[in-house]
Amino acid sequence: MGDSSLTPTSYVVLGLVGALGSCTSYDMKSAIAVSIGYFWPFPHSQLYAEPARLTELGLLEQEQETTGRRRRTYTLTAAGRNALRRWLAEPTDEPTEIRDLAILKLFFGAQADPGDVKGLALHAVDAHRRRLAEYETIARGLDIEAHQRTTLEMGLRYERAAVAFWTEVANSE
Amino acid sequence: MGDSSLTPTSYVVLGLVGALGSCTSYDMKSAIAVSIGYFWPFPHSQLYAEPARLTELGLLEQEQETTGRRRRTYTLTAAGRNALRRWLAEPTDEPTEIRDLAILKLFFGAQADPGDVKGLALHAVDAHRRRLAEYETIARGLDIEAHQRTTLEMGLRYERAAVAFWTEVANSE
DNA sequence: GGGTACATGTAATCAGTTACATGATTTA
DNA sequence: TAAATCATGTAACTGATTACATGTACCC
Repeated sequence: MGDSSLTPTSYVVLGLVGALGSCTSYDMKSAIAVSIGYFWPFPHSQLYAEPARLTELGLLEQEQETTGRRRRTYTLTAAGRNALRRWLAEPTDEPTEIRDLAILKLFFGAQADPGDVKGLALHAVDAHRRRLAEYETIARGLDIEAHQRTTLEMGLRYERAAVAFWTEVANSE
Repeated sequence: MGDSSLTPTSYVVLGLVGALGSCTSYDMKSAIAVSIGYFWPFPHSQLYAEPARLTELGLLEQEQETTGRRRRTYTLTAAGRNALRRWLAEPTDEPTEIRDLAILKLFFGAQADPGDVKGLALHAVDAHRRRLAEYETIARGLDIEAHQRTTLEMGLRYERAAVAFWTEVANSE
């Protein structure tokens, strides 16, 4: 069982610190911005608050510069690495949440004015095409770790499916 | 522009009251449980709190039974219907969020113990198959409004893609 | 050396979640 | 009529968001 006082945010922080060896909050922010943050955004303020909490809990170790930016660098403790491992070992029953305002609006389409749903769909096609292009750019990079590349593959498939879906919706309205 | 004091929850409530003509919080809960709640869950407590707020704002009208369960029935006001229409008319730039703990764990797969990712994938295949079956059951229903059926279609596609994806992940681990 | 973007944080607020609690209806 | 479950809410907490604030490095 995962510790119930730890949220997904906690594990993302632990996972990033583990993956990067040691890092600052800003490093986490940068890493998230081009990877998992596309699926699940974490505002940077949490990436400052959460490591502090995890340090309290003994899962991270903190070292602060005494000069210049006085930035804090975090490392996993043994307890932190164990917590992460246990979490990774345990499959999840939490179903996927797909939070998409466009889908929400589509759902209530019967109450929209004529043409609104079509406009919504066209806009969505465009948005998903752009995101697909971003993913393809990232995928062209050579230095991506295998599992991260697999994650990205899921994103690519989702975006392709979304482009196809919204195109059909636009055509049928 | 949508009113910035209104959250997605607000619009779901407005949309449901509009779609159902008039309803109680429990009616909303029931409707969500078999539809949009699969993508974007709203805990029932919010479906009691939010209509109260919207009534304050003049977007809903409330009528309460004086006997029995004393339940509150809500109806859209003209202002409420307008707010909903304006929201529906405006396409969104908010990108889709796909919150999935399994994807998060996959992303950090390099730090997992051998076999963990495979276990995760097999579990996910199963979970997505089950959800796919639920969607197919709902889709068999004859009384679904067209846009709601389209929304469901997106769900079906997502689940099929997820089953395929996680099957491949399981096989490659 | 002044502007701009990068980097690092804090504070206040609030939506959302979890937990609690109880009344009403149905069914065995 | 007792148990179970359906239905309707409230309360407390807190993670997350938004907004604020400032320091540092780089570039023209």
